[in-house]
Amino acid sequence: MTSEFAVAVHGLVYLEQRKITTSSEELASNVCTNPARVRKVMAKLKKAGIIATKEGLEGGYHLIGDPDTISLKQICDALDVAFVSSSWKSGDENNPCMVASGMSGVMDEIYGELNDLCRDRMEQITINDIHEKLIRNRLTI
Amino acid sequence: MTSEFAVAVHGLVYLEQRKITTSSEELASNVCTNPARVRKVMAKLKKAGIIATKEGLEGGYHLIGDPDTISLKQICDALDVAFVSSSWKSGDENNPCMVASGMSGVMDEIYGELNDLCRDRMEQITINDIHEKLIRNRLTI
DNA sequence: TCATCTGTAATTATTCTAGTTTCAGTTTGT
DNA sequence: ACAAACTGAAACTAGAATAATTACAGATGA
Repeated sequence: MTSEFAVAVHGLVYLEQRKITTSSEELASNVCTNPARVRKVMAKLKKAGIIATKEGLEGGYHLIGDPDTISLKQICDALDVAFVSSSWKSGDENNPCMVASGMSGVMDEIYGELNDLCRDRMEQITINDIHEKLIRNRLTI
Repeated sequence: MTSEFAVAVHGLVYLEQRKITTSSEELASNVCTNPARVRKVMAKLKKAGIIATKEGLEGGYHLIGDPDTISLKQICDALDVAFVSSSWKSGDENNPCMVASGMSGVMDEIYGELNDLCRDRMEQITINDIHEKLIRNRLTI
C-alpha cells in the first residue's frame, strides 16, 4: 500500500501545477492509474483538510492551502502510510524459547523506529519542494 | 522481500544464544519457516563473511566474529535489503508533461534517501543489542 | 432537471512472497 | 571406502497482497 503515497504526492503536485479544479479522470490519466483509485486516495486527503472537492459539471479536486505548507508528513498521516513494515512474523509467541517468542516483537520495534525516522524526514519536504525538484531535473537532463 | 531481513536477524541471534553449530532444520523450526528458505538467507550471510558452515554429520551454521561487532547494517548489505521501495511507478516517462514524466524518478530519489537513513540507523544496532533487548523484554513482561 | 462529478463497495486480475520438493555436491565419522 | 547428514541451488506450487475494473448511490451546479 506504499504506492498510495506516490499517487497522493503525484496528484497534489499535479494540482499545484494545473492551478484549476481537476477531475479524478484527468488525475488518473496523468498518474497512470484508474479514476476509482485516485478518488479513494484523494478522499483521504480531503478528510485531512489538504484538498477540497467540487461536484457537478467542471468539478473535481483543488488544493486548499499554500503548497509550501503541505509537507509529505501530512500526507503520510492522512493515508496512514507505513514506510517500513512487514506482515510476516518470525518465531512463535507460544514457544518457550526466548528468541522464538520475542523476536517478532523486537523486529516490530525496529520497524516502528525506522518508520518514525522516515516520517520525521518527510516533515522537511513540501509539495512545492517536489515541484521545484521536477523543474530542476528537467533542466539538467 | 523485507522478511529475509527478519529471518537473518532471528537466525543470527539464535546462533549467538546456542553457541554451537546449528542446522538449517533447527533454525527453521525456531524461526517458523522452512529449511530451504533459511539456507537461502544464510548462504548470503556466509558470502558476506558473517557466518561459516560445516557440512556433514553434526554440521550447520555458526557465527564467525564477536556478536558485538555484527551490526544490522552488515546484514542489510549482505541481503541487499530495501527497507523503503515501491515497484509501482506513477506516471509515464514518455508523457510530455513534466509531472507525469518526472514523478517516478523523484519518488525513487525520496525512497533512496529514506533507505539510506534506515541503513545508517541499522549501523548502530548489533546482534548482541538484539539479544540483550530480548532478555530485557522477557524480564519486564 | 439533467449531466457530471465524488465516494464507496464488490469483484476480478495480477504481481509478489513464502512454502514445497528435489537433487547434486561436500564433508564428516566410522 | 562408504554411508549418513548436511548445504546450495533451482524449479515449481500455493497463498497473500496489491492494483484494476465495474457499478452505482448521492451530491451539486449549470
